[in-house]
Amino acid sequence: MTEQKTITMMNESAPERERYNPRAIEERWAARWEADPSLYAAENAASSRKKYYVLEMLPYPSGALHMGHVRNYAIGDALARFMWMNGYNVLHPMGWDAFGLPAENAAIKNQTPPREWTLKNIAAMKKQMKRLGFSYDWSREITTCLPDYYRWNQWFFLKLYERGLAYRKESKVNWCPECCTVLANEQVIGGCCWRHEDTPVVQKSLEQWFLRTTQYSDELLDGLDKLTGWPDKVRTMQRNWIGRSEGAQVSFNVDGRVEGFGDSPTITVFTTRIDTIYGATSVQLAPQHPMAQALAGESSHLRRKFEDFIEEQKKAKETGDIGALNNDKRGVDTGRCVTNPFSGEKMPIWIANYILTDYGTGAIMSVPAHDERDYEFANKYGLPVKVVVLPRRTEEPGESNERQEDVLPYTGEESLLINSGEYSGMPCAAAQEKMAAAAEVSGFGKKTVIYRLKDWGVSRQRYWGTPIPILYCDRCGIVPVPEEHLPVILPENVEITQQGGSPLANMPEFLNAECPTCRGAARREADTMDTFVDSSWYFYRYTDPKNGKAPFDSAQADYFFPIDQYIGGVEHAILHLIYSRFWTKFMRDLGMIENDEPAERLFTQGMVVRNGAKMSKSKGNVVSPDDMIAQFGADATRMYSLFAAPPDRDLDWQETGVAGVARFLSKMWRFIAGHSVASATAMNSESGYRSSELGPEARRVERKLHQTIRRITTDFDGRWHFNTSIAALMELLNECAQGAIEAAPPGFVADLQRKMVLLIAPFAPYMAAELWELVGDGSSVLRHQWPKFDQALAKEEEVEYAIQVNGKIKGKITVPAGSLQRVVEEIALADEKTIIATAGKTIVKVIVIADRLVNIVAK
RNA sequence: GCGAAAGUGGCGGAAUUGGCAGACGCACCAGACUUAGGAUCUGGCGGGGAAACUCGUAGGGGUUCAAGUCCCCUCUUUCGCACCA
Repeated sequence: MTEQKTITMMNESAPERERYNPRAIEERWAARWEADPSLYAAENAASSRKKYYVLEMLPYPSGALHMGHVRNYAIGDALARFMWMNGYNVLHPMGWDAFGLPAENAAIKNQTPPREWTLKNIAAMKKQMKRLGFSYDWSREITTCLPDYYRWNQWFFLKLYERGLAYRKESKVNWCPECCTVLANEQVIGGCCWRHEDTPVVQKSLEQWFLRTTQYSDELLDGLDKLTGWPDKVRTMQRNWIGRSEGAQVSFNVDGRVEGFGDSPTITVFTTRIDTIYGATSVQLAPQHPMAQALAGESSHLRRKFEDFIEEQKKAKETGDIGALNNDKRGVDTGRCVTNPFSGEKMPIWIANYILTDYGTGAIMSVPAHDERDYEFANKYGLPVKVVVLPRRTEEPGESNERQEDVLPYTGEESLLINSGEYSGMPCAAAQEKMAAAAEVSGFGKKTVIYRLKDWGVSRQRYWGTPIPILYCDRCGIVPVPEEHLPVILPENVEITQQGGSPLANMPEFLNAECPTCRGAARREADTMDTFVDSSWYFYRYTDPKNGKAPFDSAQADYFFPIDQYIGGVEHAILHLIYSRFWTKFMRDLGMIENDEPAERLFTQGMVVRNGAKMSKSKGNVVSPDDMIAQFGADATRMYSLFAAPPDRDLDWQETGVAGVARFLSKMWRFIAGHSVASATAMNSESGYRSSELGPEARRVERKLHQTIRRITTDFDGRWHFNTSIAALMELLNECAQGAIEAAPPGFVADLQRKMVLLIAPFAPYMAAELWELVGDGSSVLRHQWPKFDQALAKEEEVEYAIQVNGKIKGKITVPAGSLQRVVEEIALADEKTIIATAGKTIVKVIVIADRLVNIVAK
């Protein structure tokens, strides 16, 4: 009903022109942009212009955009438009991270094939994006679930395999016996399957494919130092994830025989504090350490404890409640001993629940005097505490008469060794070097570096993913699919019956193949790739998306890379951003690209929340972008997402706030479209005018204009606080609104209006396009030069100084800009308020801060 | 537990290098116009006080002519890590 009304109004008399009708404007321009996609198309590497690559993380096609997407894309789009207006050849693409589990779940639920479901969602979301007016180069769109994309995943996999960076290894997975399938970690709830809440998940060993990310551990770590355009938070998270740790390995000989390990086998531990080895009073094994299993087999008492520990660890891991183990360190003495290779002392072997199986060697030497955990453990079980590092007294030597026990455990390294044989008296750091060297000479240890980063398991026992291009032949073993046979097509005529499971394993027509080497019968790999493979290199494909001979042409990638600005959520700080760095380094080593890192700068935007909570269906606080567009228009919706908070902070969505921005846009509309003087003169009047012929009111507007240009330009160049950019635009409009330009020369008004339109273009592209047709020069607003500010015109003519007496505001004075400090001081001292405030006191000092204040210190 | 970020009106937030706290917007209040409307315009809007003035940026202390901003302690919130040997 209201639609009818507003639309007819648009075509009515001139005054109706003053009414801002976002829907009509936006739909009209969306259709025009659709018809002419060249507007947002980047030129390729042959371009003579300087490139700028701005990228927002590609979405999973869930079916509908949420406000988090809108905010992410509004930030990127504002930047892209700004860079366009600054003359850059901007690459601003969009695509779809289209493989993944939800498509399989939807297939089960709705009986829709995953491909159909996914493509339908893509179409819906693409429509939303277009409606929002984002400046994407759709000619470069990529969809990862289509063969012309995923064939290159397969191609890369073959390259990785050739270079020994893809390998097969047995590994544990979560398996639901009811579903007969592997579960992702997120699908394990309380140790049970998410679909079968009473069925405990079992750990199953499967042969899986791994990518050797650890090959690049050091480079991935060191590269972080150079990524100064990335948030410190992300860099720290990645550093912790890679977790480089320098120390030493030491082997201890076990006294006697161990079943399955022979006589006097060795237990190897990893330690970062080999200097404290004289203080070791036991060796501790993880419950799943191979020797622990053998030792536990020796008594039923041990066996029982041991199984408890394994059970606990597993449970803690599954429920994610690792903290529970923290408070309850427990262990059991195996009754067996090792010999300390340095001191020759005998030390008991314990099995303890808190020793990690998959870190280091799964075994440690326990030094209670110099390690928090070992100290706690030793106290609980009455193990000896042997001090071998002189605890450093924090107080002056004279005052410190506290006993050594009071400062234990002492974990510092800036001290000297004691009770350590020939190493006594040595500083810790020096001893670490000497002892590791001595261990190496004697053959029972060496200096080692270990990492927490593990190789990347990429096998998924799922359907909706890239088939791994490998064949298994009884005669030839593992045979990679020859490059010319790619792509290995993911069959589409499948029925997904098992819940979540891959039907590929049950499809003879897919599985059975000919061995390319011996022509005999071979079986295809039925697993598909982790979807993080798709997103590890997708941004390179944008530079050459239609290439049928290679993932991309190097010349295109070298021109556009690195990405100048990557924008996305912080939830991808680790996995996606490490995998894609790994992939970049691998491609560089293949000679495909020149850059070492994918992105020069990374920006992580805050979440969109409502009523203090993240928007989610379960909380019922979701706001749909479509509703916002229908009510307020795309421009207002986008602009509000930039105005309500700085982009790096969380944003609290308030509909009244969107209405406020819509109100501003409406005023802007009236000021420009409704101002007949300007629109009539715009076409035939040059923007030329003289600043000197302006009256004081127009002069004030002109000054504000230049201040606004300066504000927005510096916000883009620097800290991206678009909230203040938009606030500045509002101030500018407020300055204009009060009849200030009624009597101004038309040339000035035309110039003012044009610049205002240019200034809103990055934030409200629809309105800018529409108004530019009224007041512009016939060009595209997107390609028009961003306005420049003039420092001289931006400068205030008069400056207000606050007068403080002893730091308290007492009055104000106004002086011409640029007045000498001496003059300002004189005026301030002569001011009536100053005289009253300083009466009876002596003026000790006067401080003048240019253009700000005068502080008079009086006693 | 460790680490990081943050804490400013009724609300979202400004204050870029220590220099007038509260820009801009929302909500609210009053008024104007009125085809009585969730439109538009004008004005007000941190607390106390009639006013002069005074208090005020989580709390406490400090440095400084001057502190939201720097330093120390405490509290709260969010995020990350969580036995990494």
